Amino acid sequence: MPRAKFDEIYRDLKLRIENDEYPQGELLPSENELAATYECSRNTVRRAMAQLASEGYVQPMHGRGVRNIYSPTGGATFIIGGIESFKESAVRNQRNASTQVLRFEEMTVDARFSEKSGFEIGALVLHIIRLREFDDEPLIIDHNWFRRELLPGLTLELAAGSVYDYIEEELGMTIATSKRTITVERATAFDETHLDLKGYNCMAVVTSQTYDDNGMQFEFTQSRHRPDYFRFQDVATRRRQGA
Amino acid sequence: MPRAKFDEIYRDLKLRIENDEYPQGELLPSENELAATYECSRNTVRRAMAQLASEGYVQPMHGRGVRNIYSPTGGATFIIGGIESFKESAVRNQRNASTQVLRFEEMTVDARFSEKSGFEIGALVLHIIRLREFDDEPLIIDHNWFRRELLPGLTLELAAGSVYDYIEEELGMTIATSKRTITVERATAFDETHLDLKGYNCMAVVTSQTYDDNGMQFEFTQSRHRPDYFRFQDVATRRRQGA
DNA sequence: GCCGATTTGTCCGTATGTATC
DNA sequence: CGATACATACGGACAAATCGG
Repeated sequence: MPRAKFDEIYRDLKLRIENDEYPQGELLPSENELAATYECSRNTVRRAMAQLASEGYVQPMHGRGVRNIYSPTGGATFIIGGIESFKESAVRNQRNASTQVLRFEEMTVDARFSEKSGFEIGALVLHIIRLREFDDEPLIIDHNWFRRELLPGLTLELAAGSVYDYIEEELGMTIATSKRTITVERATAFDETHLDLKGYNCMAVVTSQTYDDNGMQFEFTQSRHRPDYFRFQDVATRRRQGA
Repeated sequence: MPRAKFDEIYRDLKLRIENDEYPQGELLPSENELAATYECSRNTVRRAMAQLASEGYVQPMHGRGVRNIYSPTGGATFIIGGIESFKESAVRNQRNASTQVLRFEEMTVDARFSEKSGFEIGALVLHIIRLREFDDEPLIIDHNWFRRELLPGLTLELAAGSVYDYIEEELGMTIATSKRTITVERATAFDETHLDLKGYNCMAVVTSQTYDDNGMQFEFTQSRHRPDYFRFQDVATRRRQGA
């Protein structure tokens, strides 16, 4: 799979910035210079730059240049970002991960659950509950509901591994977009029996609806995180308020 | 201020989608058609489309078309997103907002606070604590630390209003990017005296470092939200994992 | 303050690739 | 296969902001 040129440039610049090859707080080479060194058009450099800006690596300044505003976070906590599987998170956070399947059952969507999940009433879904451990410490309880018709061959054994691998590699399905909501909810008795909450009486909950590239919602998920290990990072850019 | 063409198109499409002028779950007119109706190049349409896609309004599908995947959220909770002031949030969430200044004092950055905030040691900062109420219910405690040198004329009276208005309109400073982190922390005695926590023993905390368009960090903020009213929304798109 | 050089921001037209139908 | 639609890339043009002389 030949990667897009702007993506190559984006990755290269990102690595260089992370490795301090550009001085922190200073300007990067101009877009024209970069276009010359990468042997591409300025548009292509700009596309890579937009990507970096959206991730908080650089800050373009009209008429002046593009400033490197990267600073390493250096936290020991579990960082989520993008759409990624538990396994991918574990690798990125350099942890040992393991999974324990607590429940695996089919159910039919009723009115109440339809409202919450976005699935239509009567749909057959697979409900899986999994306990996620990092370095032998249980940190997350994942509740997944998958449309059964889209994942007919999903078994308990597969659920213990990476469902995303199965979906993408076995089924060739493409995961496209996911709408996430972060809230804080009271811990349930179920949470407390499986996690050591360290005195907290609540959980950080990430709820998401995931769509495939046909625009079909195939998943609804609730990830319930032990609050002391939960951290979500984000870079926001301010846009002029409407007149 | 003449708005950019892609931004006009973005806003127009967004409104049309929100007002159900395009059927939900169906395809929008093709990029070429839209380019014709807006009398612009396809590139400009694509730029607007990328914006909409990043916000979860549409889903472009290679070779097929762009699907409208907008669905109204319709929650009664307080939704944060982007960089915006308390006042702007209140308007967007259609609430009556009021602010009470609990503390207003100058302080010098020591080693410990420097580590946490990103300010350098010895810098003079203004520490403001404000209680935010929506419809007469106290929901948020905001801790702001501003670089004193950048905001010399910030008074207690101004702090009771919108500091962002003062910064942008009075000083002409431009707020550019903000790095945010969402965590869950134990409620402090201070939290409990000012908020009714409804039995929760924790708070949803949004920590952010905000930079102006010179790349200078001028603000460090901790917004401590009553957990039952906190909600953060996000749209993630999955990118192919590196080979 | 003005002018010119530099740099980013916007927009266009075109060409080509790739996926879908 | 061809037509359609999105994806990538290029080169050029002009605008707007900044900076130095």
